[in-house]
Amino acid sequence: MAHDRPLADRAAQPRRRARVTAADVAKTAGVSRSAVSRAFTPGAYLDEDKRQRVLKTAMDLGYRPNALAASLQGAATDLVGVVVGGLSNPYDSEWLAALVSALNASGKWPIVLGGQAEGLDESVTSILSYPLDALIVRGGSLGEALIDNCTKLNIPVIFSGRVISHPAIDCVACRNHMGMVQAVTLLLESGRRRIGYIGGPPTLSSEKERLAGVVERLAKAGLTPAAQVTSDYSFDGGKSAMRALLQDASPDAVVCANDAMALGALSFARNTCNLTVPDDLAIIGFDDIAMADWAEFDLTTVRNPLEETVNEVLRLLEDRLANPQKPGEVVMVEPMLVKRGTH
Amino acid sequence: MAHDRPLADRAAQPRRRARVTAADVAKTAGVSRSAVSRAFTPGAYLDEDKRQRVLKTAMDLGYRPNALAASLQGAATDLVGVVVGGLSNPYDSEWLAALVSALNASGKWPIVLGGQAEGLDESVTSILSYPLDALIVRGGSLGEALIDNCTKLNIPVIFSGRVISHPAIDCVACRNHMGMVQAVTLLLESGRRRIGYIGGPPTLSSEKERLAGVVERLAKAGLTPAAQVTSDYSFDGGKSAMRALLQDASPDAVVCANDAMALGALSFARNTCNLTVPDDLAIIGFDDIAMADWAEFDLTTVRNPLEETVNEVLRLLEDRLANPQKPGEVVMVEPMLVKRGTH
DNA sequence: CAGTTATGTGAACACGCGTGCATATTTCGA
DNA sequence: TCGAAATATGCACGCGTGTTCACATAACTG
Repeated sequence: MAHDRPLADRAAQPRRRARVTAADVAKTAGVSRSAVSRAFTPGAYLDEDKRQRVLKTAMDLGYRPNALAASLQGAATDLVGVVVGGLSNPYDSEWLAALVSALNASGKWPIVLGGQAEGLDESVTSILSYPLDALIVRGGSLGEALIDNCTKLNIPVIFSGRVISHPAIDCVACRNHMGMVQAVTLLLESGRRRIGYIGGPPTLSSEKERLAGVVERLAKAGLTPAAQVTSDYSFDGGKSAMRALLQDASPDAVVCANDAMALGALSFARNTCNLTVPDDLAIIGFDDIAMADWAEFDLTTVRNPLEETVNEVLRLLEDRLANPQKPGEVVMVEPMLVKRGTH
Repeated sequence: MAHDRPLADRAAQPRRRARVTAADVAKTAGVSRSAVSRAFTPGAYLDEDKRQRVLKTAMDLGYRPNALAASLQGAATDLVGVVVGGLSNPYDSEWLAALVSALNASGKWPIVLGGQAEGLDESVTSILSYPLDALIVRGGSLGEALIDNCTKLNIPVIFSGRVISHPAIDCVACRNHMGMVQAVTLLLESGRRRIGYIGGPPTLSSEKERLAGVVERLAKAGLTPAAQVTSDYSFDGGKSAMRALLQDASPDAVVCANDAMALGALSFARNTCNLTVPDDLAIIGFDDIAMADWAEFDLTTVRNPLEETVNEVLRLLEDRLANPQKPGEVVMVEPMLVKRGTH
């Protein structure tokens, strides 16, 4: 129980001294509170001497305007919610790092939710108590309810990695289907015929699209997947998936729904099964995370352009803030096949 | 310029409709605004029928109390600043993911700053405009000025990965020196004598301590580092550092200040120089990131216990919030040598 | 010098909320 | 039936800001 402490005790505990306020500065500097406010407002009428005196006093006292109180007047809070699912997928981490960096650079402050799958809905609900300028959501399975909530609260939502068909929602996503078609085509052209697939969580829209891309391209060649396993987008998940796959079938190629699983699969195939890649078995991933380019892996993969995605998210954000009424925009980002050493 | 748009234009742009407020709910439900407030306050006197009616109306309108306005009354904001330096170091990413997850689980909402080194000070200054419950800082070189600012604003600061000698600041850090002593001892015991060192940015306190640990343990054996290179804690940095190191000297072992560089060094030694690890050359890292355990690397390293660190940070946070006046606490976390295949 | 404009300035208000206070209504005991 | 205790409710205040408004002073103009 968090509330089992006696009330008297809690009352006795000295209430944290509030932070220094504009009124404090005013009193110390011997000016009106209005003057303090004006001292921090560029372009406001205020005697230059007095302004300097106020700023000096403010500095001494460590005062700075409370952004939250200011936001009550209608100012933007510059607070942006960022929701990212389980961070076990390295691509999510790279996305988060890039996004945080970009947001900071343009003076937005991200409140980050993520890491844990369970309780995420609840966390998002809590975070909506804050007057966010916007909410940025990375793929995942967060549903329509979220959109409704945000709409009612006038908080714009931007999806990254997932297309939402909603008239007022912005989103940027990769052409997953096309990317997988490119990957499978490459394998077919180099003579592979028994092609397996390691997928991610089936609820994710990215997974559905990638799976569809693989299946449809194979069908066009008169083939079906030699084997198919579902996993969790993680390195370890890729390893176990590969184990299962090799028990069921003996494919000559495996397409993985993301790089983390592809690396796990590659590692298992090489180190545990003593297979030679790509001679015995080709492996292709999706995302092009930094590790894919490391010499140990040299993974052939489909690039899911990170920088472009983040740039588009920021553009959508700024456009939306400039014009809240504009219709929702869907930005598609082009994948690119990166040929390395595993195909 | 962000301000080059004509003022008239900005005024013409329809001011974003404010979010639904308690007064709106009150009017719609036909009750007083106080009743709405009480409906959301557990334990407040309010007719149960009326409470239900208010909650129903609130749900329909998508109302929820504005946490920021509430915080003006003295309530905690549950907002916590999190500052992490360049995220090119995978350990930082792991730390961030774990911390965010833990904070979310206990109802704190992290405002994350990081990714970019330049402008970080400025960002931190900006973020202090918000009434944060606390500020959590990951290592780095953020200085005394920050502490002064936060003290004046009554915002507690918690350092992770760095010891600060300040009477009212909490911090949790790893015994870097001890960890390196363990690493070097292992190498010496297996007969290595020409031991090189790849360090991180010299301004970081963790780097200073790790370097000192290596140098002092070597000195105790009557040795000095066979070679010494400074890099940037990244994988690529580790590669170039290894190149430089092998030009200057031919060590029989290399200690790296973190795992990312160790993996880069390992990769370069194996793939570019055709060295056999550990026969030709031993390599030891620091941190024990997830990748260190992957079969491709199987890196011997010093574990910098992540979970324990994050748990301690959260404990310090909660203790500090419960008792703002308590003296600062320094928690030291024990490193542990993890013997794998590269020594 | 009178009249107009530019420049400073403080009081007062609004923002959205929780809560103390005074009052209104109901419940209970005798 | 009456008083007291318990329950329910609206008004008003304050939290820390930015900004409008009315007003005071200074600086020009003719």
